[in-house]
Amino acid sequence: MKRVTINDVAQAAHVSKTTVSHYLNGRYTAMGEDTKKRISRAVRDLNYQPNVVAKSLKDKKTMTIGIIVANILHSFSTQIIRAIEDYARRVNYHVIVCNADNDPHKEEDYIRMLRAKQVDGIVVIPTEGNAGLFTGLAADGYPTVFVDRIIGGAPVPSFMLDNETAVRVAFSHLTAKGHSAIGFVSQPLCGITPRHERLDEYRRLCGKNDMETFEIIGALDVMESCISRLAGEGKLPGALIVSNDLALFEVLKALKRLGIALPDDVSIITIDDIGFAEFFNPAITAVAQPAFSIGTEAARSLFDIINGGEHPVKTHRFKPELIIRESVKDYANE
Amino acid sequence: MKRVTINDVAQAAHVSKTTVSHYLNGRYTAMGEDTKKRISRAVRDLNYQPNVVAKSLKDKKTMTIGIIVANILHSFSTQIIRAIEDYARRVNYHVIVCNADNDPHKEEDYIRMLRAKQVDGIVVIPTEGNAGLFTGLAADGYPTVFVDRIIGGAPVPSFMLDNETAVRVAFSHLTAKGHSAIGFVSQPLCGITPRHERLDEYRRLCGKNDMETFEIIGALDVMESCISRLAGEGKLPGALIVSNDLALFEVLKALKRLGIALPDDVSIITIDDIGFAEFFNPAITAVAQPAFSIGTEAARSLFDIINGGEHPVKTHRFKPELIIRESVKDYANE
DNA sequence: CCGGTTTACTAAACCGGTTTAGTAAACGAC
DNA sequence: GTCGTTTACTAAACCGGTTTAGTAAACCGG
Repeated sequence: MKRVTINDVAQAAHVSKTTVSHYLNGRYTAMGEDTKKRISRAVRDLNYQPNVVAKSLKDKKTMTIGIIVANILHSFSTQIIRAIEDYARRVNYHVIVCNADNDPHKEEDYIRMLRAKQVDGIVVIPTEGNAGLFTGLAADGYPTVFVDRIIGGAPVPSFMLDNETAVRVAFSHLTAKGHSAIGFVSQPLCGITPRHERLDEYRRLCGKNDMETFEIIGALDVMESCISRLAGEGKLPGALIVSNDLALFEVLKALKRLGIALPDDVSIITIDDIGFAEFFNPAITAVAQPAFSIGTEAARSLFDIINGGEHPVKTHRFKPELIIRESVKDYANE
Repeated sequence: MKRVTINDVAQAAHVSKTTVSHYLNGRYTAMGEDTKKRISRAVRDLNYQPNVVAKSLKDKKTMTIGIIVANILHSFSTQIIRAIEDYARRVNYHVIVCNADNDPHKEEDYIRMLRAKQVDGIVVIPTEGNAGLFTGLAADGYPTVFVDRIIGGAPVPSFMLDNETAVRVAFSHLTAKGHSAIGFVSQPLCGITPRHERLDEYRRLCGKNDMETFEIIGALDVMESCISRLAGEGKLPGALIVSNDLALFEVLKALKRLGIALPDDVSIITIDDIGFAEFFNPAITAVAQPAFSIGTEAARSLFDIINGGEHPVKTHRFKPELIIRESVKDYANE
């Protein structure tokens, strides 16, 4: 796999590598027809491909960005990545994808390596543990944007769902359908923004409506047994707001195993729509977040910053959309 | 964002950059204690991070690989990427992810750019259209492995499901349960290996068992209406082998819309297990492919090649696993 | 035909590391 | 005290591009 360099081309075309470089970059001012032809021939004959690494070194620009997600297996992350990769492609960039698994050490390691590789910018779904690291990135003026989360104190623009509205929409839908006992299912908060915001708004709404809160909060691997226990005690509320798709999986598993009928025994509304919701039996009513738009806007903002644009450090909120399907029983019009 | 270079460190420590380089690379033979301390101090004080691009240029090694999938939104691709990224991380590599959307031009473009960026190797879910390109890669000795598909004539190792066995397992399961009318649902073949292999084996089995073939083959956006039409004419066979998850989505949508009961009216078995199959109503019987193992082995092989190992150009087949759930009606033990 | 401009091209520096080849000083053996 | 070796370090080349600062030759007006 011998590599052809600009020197080889220069030699073959009997010109200096300066001239070849000029030719390749379209600086034709003052170049003889014959010279052009000879270079063009040499390039073709040798099948020359410029070495981008060398160019990057000189330019201090790699045309590559990094994206750090918790886990690419989550559909939200996948959509964000796809949106960003699409945008990147349009502006001739490549995307390095990293899975930090919500582990601050892995995350820090990735960020250090990405910077060492001189990527031009980073989009990250950040973990709380690295607040200092992110503040440092911002202080260095390293182009960075957050998605889905905010890290206290780190002055980095963030792109995320309007979680309060999402919960409010879900809650209103349930009350409109005559539900008065509404539970909330979530993974442990762990300093993760959307989990906090969603739970907080749920609590606020319960308080405002003089309703008891009913929180089912646990790791994915205990959620199923947790729900089973509650159901056994007859303590499951008539409606559940499920905070995300992963939690929904566990809830559906538990209900199926327990033979609890949906929506007759319990109604469900989920935040974060998921592919199969549409043809599930019953179809799952959801408050969808525009993951693709979030990713696209995050990318747009990152590239603006990379290209020298000044960007206000603000949190960009995206409106959710209620998709009414079949998993919420209507007690209001009975 | 001013970058600190090895020269800055050298100056601060009052040594040459050669010495700093030696120090950073652990070549301590012949280095005074005091010198070491001064360099170590300077590195810390200046918060020096080596520039990997410069190192890559010299080393002719970027510690980066590329992975080209059709579409990261497909769960198979996602799993492959995750497996490869995990492996890459362990050997200190990064992964550039590209979505070629089954478009040979996009694919070619990505491959050209990845090579220009000097990535050390590529794993790709290839499209038929670029057979020549891949043969060229192989001829250049560029480390490349395929996943999920084979391209005729390109001498590149490939890692994929044993599709024949997968279909045979599905077919046997259905016949064992007393099914005699078995249909096959697939997207158009388009030269895509697994689609071909699965359909071919289905046809072979029908022939061998003196059964009529019943092929429902169409693009995703017409599949639903296609199934509706057949159902309207009463021509839907009692059992369906669905060739992949995306097709399954469409089938389930159609059945739901038509009110066709699963598994009483029609039985379903799908190739390629999908997350929600377990708690779907009814739970979907599936022939699962070990996507994660496929990705891991592909990565292992690629890095072997990168590290100079000679690798036979062979197709590595992975065994499927039958997961019996509830979507196949048992007529045999009635 | 002289001086200035334009045309066509190139030598060398530069990006930030690694590596080769070498040097100066100290040390040790005879 | 001299020669060989070891110790501690460095100048310069190199990787493959881009860019700066030129130069030589042709051209051109007066």
